[in-house]
Amino acid sequence: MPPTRTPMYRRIATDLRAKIHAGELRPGGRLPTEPELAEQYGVSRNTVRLALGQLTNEGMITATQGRGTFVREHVVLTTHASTFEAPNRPTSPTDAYVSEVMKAGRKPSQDFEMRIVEATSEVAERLRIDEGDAVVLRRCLRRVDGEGSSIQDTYYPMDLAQEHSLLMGPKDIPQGTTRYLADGGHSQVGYLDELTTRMPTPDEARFFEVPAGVPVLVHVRTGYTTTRPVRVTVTVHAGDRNRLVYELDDLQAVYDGERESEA
Amino acid sequence: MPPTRTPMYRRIATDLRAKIHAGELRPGGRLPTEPELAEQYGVSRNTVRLALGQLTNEGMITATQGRGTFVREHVVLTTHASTFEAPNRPTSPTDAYVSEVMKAGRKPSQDFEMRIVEATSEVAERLRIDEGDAVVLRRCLRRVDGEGSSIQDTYYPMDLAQEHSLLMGPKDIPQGTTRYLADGGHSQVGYLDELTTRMPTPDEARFFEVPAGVPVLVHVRTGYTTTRPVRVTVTVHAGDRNRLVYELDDLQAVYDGERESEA
DNA sequence: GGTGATTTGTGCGTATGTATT
DNA sequence: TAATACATACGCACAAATCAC
Repeated sequence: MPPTRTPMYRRIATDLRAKIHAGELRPGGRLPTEPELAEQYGVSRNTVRLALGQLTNEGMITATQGRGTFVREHVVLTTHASTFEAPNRPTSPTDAYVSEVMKAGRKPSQDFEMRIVEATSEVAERLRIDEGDAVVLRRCLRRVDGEGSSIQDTYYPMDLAQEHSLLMGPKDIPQGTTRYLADGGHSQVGYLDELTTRMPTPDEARFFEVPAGVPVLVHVRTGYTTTRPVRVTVTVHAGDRNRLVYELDDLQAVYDGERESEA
Repeated sequence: MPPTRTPMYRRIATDLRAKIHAGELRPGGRLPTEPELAEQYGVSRNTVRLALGQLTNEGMITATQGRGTFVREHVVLTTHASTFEAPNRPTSPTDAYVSEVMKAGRKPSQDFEMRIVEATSEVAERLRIDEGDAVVLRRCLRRVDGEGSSIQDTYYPMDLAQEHSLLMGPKDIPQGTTRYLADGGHSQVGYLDELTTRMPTPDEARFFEVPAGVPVLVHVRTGYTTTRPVRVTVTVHAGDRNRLVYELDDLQAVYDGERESEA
């Protein structure tokens, strides 16, 4: 451990980080200007910028040209991943999303788009088709209070989409795609969720309007009927604005427990 | 949109990013040196460093003093979140983790630690106790092939821990804590998982040995008996080395479907 | 509505330290 | 040891966005 031989810009970053955690600099509050910090710490403006860059990359602060540098504050939107598609509910994931957001007192909005594309290896593997095969892509861009919140891409095998013509349209399906497919004989009885995280691509960063230092949460859901995968949904969430929740119970045990406590 | 007025360092970043995606620069491969890039693009070395900094923050490249700058390559380790604690399985999460890693042909190792700490508001809310109340913290640092992979902190309410003395020891519990608690009359029948992502703290970055630009996946699991929450587990995964998987079925529908296909 | 001051963004040059080869 | 390569740090200048007057 090098106690004395720590670079200045890191010491400054550590100091500012501590001040933020201690509440000396409050969320939404403004930091001293770069020249001010430079003088306070007795370093050049460049060195201050290195320190601020560290904190920016940690998602702790955000700087705006002409305004200043501020401590980030973020409100999180919760998504209930395990109840979204309860088989017996008539609500679509879309509606579930909208109501979820409104329940939080925020204003949701979404754009739809439909395209036919070639399956990437990721999609092909999960749908058990060949890479390059045509698939129907339904994209949904979701915003909360005007800010980009998530990008959802759902891929359907071509044969399924042709059977279910609404999938081929660039519009929302009122009763929800899961229900729509179920009514057509392709009832989704299970799914596999894969969760990873990474930094946003430049495109994603633009949509989410995140300055840097905010990762994305990638949620890949593969939906199955009893015989085959019927869709792959890739949802990219702006990391600091979203929380994904799974609620899982051993229903039998819960029931037994309730019976016991009644007795 | 400013097509021509894009800063040089971003254009360079975009160019290098494209070359990496196109396979012109392969994972593990080395980029030209900073002075070389500076000459190629006709800019100063400082500007090249700004561009490389962008890619570093996106987790695409990593630079090492004296060696050079390389395209990152990462292998992912999959964790099956929904099967880890299937009520009827005798395996502990720990053992499940170890076997999972070994199945992937890698070498797992873990360190245990036990402390009594004051509950933070996050932990207190989930355990339905007061902030500052004493809780037992069992920490497990997990490594794969020597590299930090995840940090797992499990918090137990004090009364529960006193009833179950093994929890108070700094050692692994062979049959698994879930089973151990169940045997003592506190059978976990359900859990709530919360998933978010953020950039690592400096401490986490040191443990994971990630150079920067790699986010962490935060997994908070609150386990319940039929009457109360019995534990909160916070697992922090190195983002680019881990994938979390949930497998969920409507068992009744699956059974019905199988019966149909038999008929 | 406009002007100037403030503040961050972009980019240059230079020098020296430190780890690797 | 020497050369190479990235890390840290200084200085300067001007651009662009914002804000107060």
